Amino acid sequence: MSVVRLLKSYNIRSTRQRAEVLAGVISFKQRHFSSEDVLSFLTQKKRKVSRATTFRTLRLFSKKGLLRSLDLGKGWAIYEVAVDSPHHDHLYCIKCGKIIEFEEHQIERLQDKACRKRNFRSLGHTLRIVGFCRECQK
Amino acid sequence: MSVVRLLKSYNIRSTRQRAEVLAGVISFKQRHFSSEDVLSFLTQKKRKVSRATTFRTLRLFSKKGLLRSLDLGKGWAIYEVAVDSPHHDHLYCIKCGKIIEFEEHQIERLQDKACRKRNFRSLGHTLRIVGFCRECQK
DNA sequence: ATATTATTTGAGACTGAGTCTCAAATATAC
DNA sequence: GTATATTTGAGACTCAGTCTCAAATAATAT
Ligand SMILES: [Mn+2]
Ligand SMILES: [Mn+2]
Ligand SMILES: [Zn+2]
Ligand SMILES: [Zn+2]
Repeated sequence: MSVVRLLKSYNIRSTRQRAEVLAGVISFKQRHFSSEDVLSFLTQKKRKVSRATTFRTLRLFSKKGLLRSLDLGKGWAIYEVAVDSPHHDHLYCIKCGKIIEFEEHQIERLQDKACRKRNFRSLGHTLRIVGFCRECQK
Repeated sequence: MSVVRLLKSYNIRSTRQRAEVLAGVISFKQRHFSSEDVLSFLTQKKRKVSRATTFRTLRLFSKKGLLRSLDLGKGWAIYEVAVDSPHHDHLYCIKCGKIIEFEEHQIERLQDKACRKRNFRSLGHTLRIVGFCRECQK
């Protein structure tokens, strides 16, 4: 699907800048990226999108469900494309920075149960496990 | 135990400022507090501890295991006293700000299992569930 | 197509939690 | 006590992210 149509299907008005940002993040090799990654990519590719608009756009895309904003404890937001990507959790290697996605249905089920037990209505959750990946333990 | 002895038992050199900060956070009614909460408390109580030292001290206490630093997605750190308080996770009500602590052995076990399966050596994890508490659903 | 109206953009100032610097003060070791 | 090592405070600084507001662009009406 073209980025313009993708934007429209998410109820986002299409502009040149938004299309540039979306095309950029879709073309990324790295699944997880920061605002600065997007900015420097656009600069390098000579796609003129201002700093303010880039941040605004990432925020808008996250609100509309095109992106997902993660907090990996780096002190700034990390994004991932949420299109065709269901919820999952993350392992974060503090040595090499690798991010491993995982999903465990049982954990999700027990979380729901924990909420029910406490009369808490969950809107979402974040589970982040930090440590050393396979390679970084050697 | 006196705050001075508590500091020493955690291998932290005792100074007037550190004792003030520790006495402050122990006396807090609210279990979870921000750096600014500590600063304004000290100011109000006429305990002179500079901004730099307050931040430094909260960081030091967290490193030494006296406090625990949480990320509840507010954009700044939230602390809790870690003395006599084992690891647990948090439910965070986005309406009233209430923080509910919980622990589910089964979830912890499954997390360990998920790490083992992926050859990941965990150093710790953060599980935060956001939503509405019992009162805020009405 | 043109005019009208609503939304978006860019430059750069601003915010605010947290850090850094470095000389002075204080704690510890001798 | 003196010497040495650590800590403190004032305030400058950092940096991801936000805000302002006039100009530009997009959507809508005619
Ligand atoms: Mn992911
Ligand atoms: Mn807690
Ligand atoms: Zn690694
Ligand atoms: Zn509530």
